[in-house]
Amino acid sequence: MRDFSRSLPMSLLRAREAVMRQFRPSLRAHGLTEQQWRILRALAAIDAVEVTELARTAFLLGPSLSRILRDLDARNLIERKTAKADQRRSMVSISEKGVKLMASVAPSSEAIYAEITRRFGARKLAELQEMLGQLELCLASSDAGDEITDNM
Amino acid sequence: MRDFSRSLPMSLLRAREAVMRQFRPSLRAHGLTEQQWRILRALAAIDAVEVTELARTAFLLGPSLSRILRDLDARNLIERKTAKADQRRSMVSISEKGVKLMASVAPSSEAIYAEITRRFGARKLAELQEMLGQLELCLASSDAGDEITDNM
DNA sequence: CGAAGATACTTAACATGTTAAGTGAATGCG
DNA sequence: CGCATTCACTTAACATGTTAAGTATCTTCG
Repeated sequence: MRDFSRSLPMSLLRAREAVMRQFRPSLRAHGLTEQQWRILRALAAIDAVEVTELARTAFLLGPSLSRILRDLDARNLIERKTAKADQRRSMVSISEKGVKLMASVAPSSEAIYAEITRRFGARKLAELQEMLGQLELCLASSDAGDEITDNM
Repeated sequence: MRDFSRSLPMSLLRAREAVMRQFRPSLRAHGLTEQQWRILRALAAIDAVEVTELARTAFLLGPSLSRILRDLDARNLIERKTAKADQRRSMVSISEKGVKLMASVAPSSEAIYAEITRRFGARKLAELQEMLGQLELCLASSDAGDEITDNM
């Protein structure tokens, strides 16, 4: 069997960890985890979203998101209110305090990203992301175990 | 600020999740998590290793590994014994039962990997892994925040 | 209308990620 | 030798990943 340290899952895991290791100290200094930061960034780009849509955007599972939103709400970094039309839906938005926190983190975050880009090369980075996107696409909505059946 | 869904960390996260989604059902059917499988695979390749070395190989943090080894030991999938020369060190090896479990999981695991390779293309896969390795290397042992100082 | 089903989210339970602190054993050095 | 330091690992505490079950609301259709 293949040397598993050279397998695709391990390559992806190590690469991502190498990248995140750069960001974590800065986020931690601001009292944020990687996932909390993802949520704030997703919220900053829009006015308000439903929880399900936010989960899709921030790439978090529902249960994780529920817990994190509870925490962010308790810290007054976000605001929530149930939708008028559908009482099941909860609309989430970033608060004033959340915006300020983002503003304080963004500079170092941007700097770190720029440094990574500089080291790896902007062109290569674009190529890498293109390939990652293709990989994701070619595995989308189908298990490699059972074939795609587009006629059922 | 950059659309964070197109950032490198998110690209890597989504790509890895797309890949792991293929494997998880099979592993789960055999009562193994991704991390437990990594450990068994790492152990299968060698005779016995220290915990610290195993953590490096399986790319797990010490505390996670401690817990998982406790569990795998309770399930008799591995064996442990303290080193003679140094009582601090614990030597870990895969058990007979562990080897059998691996043998029962390996076929479907191999098949899934082969299918991923077929879909994405063997050449592209090699290129992708090459780039991931370079990325990892160019970020190794240094924070993108503070420059490398190789003269201290 | 009203019961069955679907939907949006939350809770629960267990496994791992992550950092800090703890424990016991080896090492270095005066 | 003896004691401070280092080392290998474990435990603790909290946050998230993952699957299953639960809750409230909405929709559908007889």
